[in-house]
Amino acid sequence: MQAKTDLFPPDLARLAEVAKALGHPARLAILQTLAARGTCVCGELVSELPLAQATVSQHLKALKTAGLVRGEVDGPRSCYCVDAPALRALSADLGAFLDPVLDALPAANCDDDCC
Amino acid sequence: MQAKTDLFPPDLARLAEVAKALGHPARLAILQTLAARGTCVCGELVSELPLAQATVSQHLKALKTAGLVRGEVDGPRSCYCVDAPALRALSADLGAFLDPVLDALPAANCDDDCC
DNA sequence: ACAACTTATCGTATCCATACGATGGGATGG
DNA sequence: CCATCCCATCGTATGGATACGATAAGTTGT
Repeated sequence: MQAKTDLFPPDLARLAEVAKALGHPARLAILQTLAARGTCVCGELVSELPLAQATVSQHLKALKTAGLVRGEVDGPRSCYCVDAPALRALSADLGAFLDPVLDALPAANCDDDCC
Repeated sequence: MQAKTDLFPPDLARLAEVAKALGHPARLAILQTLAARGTCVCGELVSELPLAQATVSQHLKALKTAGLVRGEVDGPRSCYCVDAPALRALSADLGAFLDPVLDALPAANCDDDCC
């Protein structure tokens, strides 16, 4: 009784998927740190965040599954970075969703009462 | 053992909260429909969506809690509309989050291997 | 080989999210 | 009033998310 996301248009489903990946402050913080440093070893993220190592690893996996970060093994460490094209695509997709919505608003206003 | 969102900066927590609200295709579809029509009665949304009435009501509540839509009772119906200022703020906040991240990327590139 | 270190994954506990049928309460119209 | 309609909420079921400790699996330096 779950996951009716296939009953919706695929673009909405995809956007929702990415939005969900952004839906936790830890994952936003990870993205910020990765962007600031360009590249980051897992342990650095763990020391930046108020979370246990296992939890950080889980959040990284979520971001990787959503396609927002990429990771590779560098000797004994794991090295992560933002997937720049994906993040640009995200920005574009959000714009494509929000802009028509915002454009429609001034015309169909409801500022004090809707009906 | 949950909800460590208070261990993060409030702006990240807030943005994550809104992103979470966008993290379901039904809620994205609701926002689109509301924006297109300007105003919408609950029943209209129910017939647009492949979901039961109770479920739609729940999604509307989530959007209202996140501050993205507003609703008022109009006689026997419930009338919803997008909260335009909130959506504009969301757009701005997303930009404030993504733009620095995207700006940092070209310099700190990792396009084929990170390390 | 071995000790030390780093990280992913497993196991587990708890809470949140999603979904629906059923119920209830308010409003309208006869 | 009373039947009807509309919707929020309750109850409930199930699956996902979040968190952590413990463990395993890989590397590196000795």
